[in-house]
Amino acid sequence: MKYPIEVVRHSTAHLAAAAILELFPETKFGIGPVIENGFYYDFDFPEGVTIEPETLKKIEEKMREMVKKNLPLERKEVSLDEAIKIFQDLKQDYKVELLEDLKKFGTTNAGEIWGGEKILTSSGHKLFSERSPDANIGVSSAESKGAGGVTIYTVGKFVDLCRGPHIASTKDLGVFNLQKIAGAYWRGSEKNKMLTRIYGLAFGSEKELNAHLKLLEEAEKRDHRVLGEALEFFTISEKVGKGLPLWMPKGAFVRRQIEDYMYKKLDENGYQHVCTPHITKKALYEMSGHLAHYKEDMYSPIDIEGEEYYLKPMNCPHHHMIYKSRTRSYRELPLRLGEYGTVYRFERSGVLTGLIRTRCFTQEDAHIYCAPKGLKDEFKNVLKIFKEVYEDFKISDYYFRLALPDFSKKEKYGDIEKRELWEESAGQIRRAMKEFGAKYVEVEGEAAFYGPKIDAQIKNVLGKEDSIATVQVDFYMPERFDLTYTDEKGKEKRPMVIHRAILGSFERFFAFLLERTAGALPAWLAPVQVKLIPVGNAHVGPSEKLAATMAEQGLRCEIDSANETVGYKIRKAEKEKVPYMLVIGDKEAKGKKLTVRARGQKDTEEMTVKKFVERVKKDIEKKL
RNA sequence: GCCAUCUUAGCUCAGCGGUAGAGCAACGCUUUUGUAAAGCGUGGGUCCUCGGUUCGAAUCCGAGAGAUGGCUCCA
Repeated sequence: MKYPIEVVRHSTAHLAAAAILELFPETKFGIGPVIENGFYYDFDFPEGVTIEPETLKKIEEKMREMVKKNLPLERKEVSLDEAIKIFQDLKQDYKVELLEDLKKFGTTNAGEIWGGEKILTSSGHKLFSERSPDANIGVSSAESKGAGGVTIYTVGKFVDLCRGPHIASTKDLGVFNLQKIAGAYWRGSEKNKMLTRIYGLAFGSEKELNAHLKLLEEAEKRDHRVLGEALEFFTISEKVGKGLPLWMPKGAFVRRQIEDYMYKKLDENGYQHVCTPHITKKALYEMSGHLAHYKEDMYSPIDIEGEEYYLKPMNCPHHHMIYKSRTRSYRELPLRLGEYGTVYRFERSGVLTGLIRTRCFTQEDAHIYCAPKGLKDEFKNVLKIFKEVYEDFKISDYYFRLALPDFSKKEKYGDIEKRELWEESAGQIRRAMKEFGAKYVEVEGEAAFYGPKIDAQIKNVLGKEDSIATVQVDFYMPERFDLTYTDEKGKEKRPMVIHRAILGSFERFFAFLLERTAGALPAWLAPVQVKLIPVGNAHVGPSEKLAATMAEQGLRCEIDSANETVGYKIRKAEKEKVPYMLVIGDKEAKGKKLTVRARGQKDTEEMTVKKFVERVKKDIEKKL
C-alpha cells in the first residue's frame, strides 16, 4: 500500500523514537513533527548521554533492524485520563504535560495548548513556519472535544500520543537517514529546558533522497559566505570582531552600484536623502521609546563629558528630528527622507551569520511623513517601487507578511486605547495591498510596538525563509516626537510615518543576491565585465589598446597578462564569474572580429568590437 | 544567550603522544601558450589562546575565543 510521504515521514519519526527508546530506555520524549523533506524529534536524554554524530549511526542501525522485523504501528483510542495515566506510568513527563494542558484548555488547538498563548505563526526563519506543532500532539478537535479522548500509537515498546495516521507496518517505510543534531527549547521557550533535537530526512525512494542530498551540496556552494570569500567581496576578521564584516574592493564596488541604482530610483520617486550621526544622546532614545523597548539590543552607552551617548540602532529618531527642525506645511507632504543609514545592534552571538545577521549594517532606509488620509496611496507608491526594484534584480518569488498586533501582549503593545488607529491603518495597508495586487499573508502578534508592518519574505537557496525588507506604519512616533504639519485651514495636524527599507540592508540584500546568482552577478553589477586574455606576450599590447577602447564605452575590462596558458586564464576568469571573456590572438588581429565567450558557456561567438560593445551595453541596460 | 560539533600554511584538508605534511594559491625561473589547471623550484605555520597531565602535547584534560548547524531573538 502506498502512503502519502508525510505519513511515511511521520512514521519514520516514531521509528526513530522507538529506536532511541531501545538504546536509551530512560529517554523522555518531546514532540516529533513532519517537516520539509523529513522530520525531527525532540528528546530529553538521560543524564550523561550525549548524542554525537557517531550515535546517530547507531540509532540508524537500530532503526533498520526494527524495519526488518516488520513491526506494526498500532492505533488505540483512549480517554484523556487514561492517556495521562499511561504516560505517567511510562514516566513521560512531557507527554503528560501536553495532555494536562489539553485537558485544562479543552481544545487541541496547538497554539492554545502551547503555553496558553496563541501561535498563529512563528518567525520567518523557520522551516515550515506555518505548520503548527499540533500535528504531533495528535488529537483532532473532534476527537478531543467530543469524547475527551485521544489516540495513541505504539511501535515496539514506544508509545506516543499522536493523531496519526501512520503506516501499518515498518516495512512500509521509505528511505531515511538521521541528518543532524541540534538543541531546541521545550515548547520553543527559552525559559524551558533545552532538549536534543534530531533531524532526519525521509523520502519515498533512494533516488529522491540522493537528489535531495545533491541539492544540499549545490546549495552549500552557493553559500554567500563561501562565495564572498572566493570572489573577494567581503571578509570577517576575528581581530575586528564577530558580526562586523569588512567590504573588500570588489564587494564595495557592487555595493556602490546598488547604492547608485537606488539613489536614482528614489530621486525619481520624490525622495530626499539625508545623513545622520552614528552616536546620539540618551534622551533621543528615551523620547522615541526605543530605550524602553530595545535597550537589551543596543550597545552600552559611551560616556562623553559626563553624558551618555548610544550607538544608533535605527535611523528613525534622527529623521524625525530633521522633520521637526522647522514647521511643516501640508504642501510639503508626503515628505520622504531617505538615508543609507549605518546602524549598530547587539545581535546575540549565536544568531550572527555572514552578511545576513551582523552587528553593524547599513539600511536602505527612509521615512515618509504623510497626512493620515494619504497613507494608502503612499503605501502603494512604496509597493510600486518595491516591484520595480525587485524586477530589476530578477527577484520574483517573494511575498509579504502583514504583521498585526496581539493585544494580549500588553508589554509590547501597551494599552488598547490606540486600537482604532491600529485597525484603521491595518485596513489602509490591506487595501493598498489588495489594490496593488500584492501577495500577502496576515500574522498576529508580530507587529512592531509602534504599528503594523509588512515584511517581504524571500526564500534562500535551501528554501529557508527570511525577511529581506520591511514597510511599517507608525502612529506612535509622531506623537512622541510631537510631529506636526499645518493643514489647508491653518490647523496643526499630526502626520503619519511610514518606515520603509526596500532593499532591507545592503549586507543582507547582497548576501541574497550572491546566493541567487551563485556569484555570477549580472553585467551591470559585476566588478569586471570583460576579461581580455592575450595569447602570449605578443598580444598584450593590442589587448591593452582594445581594453582602452571598450573602457571609453563605459565597459569594465581587465587584462590577464599572466605568464599562463589560455586554458588556465579561461578557468580563472570562469571562477571569477566574469560575464565575458575575450581571447586575443593572431586570429583576432587578422580577422578584425572578436571571439566572445560568455560566462558558463563553452561555445564561443564571433562578432565585431562594435557589436560586442553593443551587446554588453544591452545586457547592462536590461540588467541581465 | 542556549544545545551540539568544529578550529593545523592565504584556501581545502591529512597527521591524533616522539617535535609539521599534501593539493591549490603566492613568489622565482623555464615555456609564449587558442577557450576550465604547462613544467621545475622557493618561501610560508606560537598546529586558535591560556592553563594542566606527561620525560615529551598539534595529538590527552580544563577554561576562554572564534566558526558551523539548530533553538530563542530580530525596532
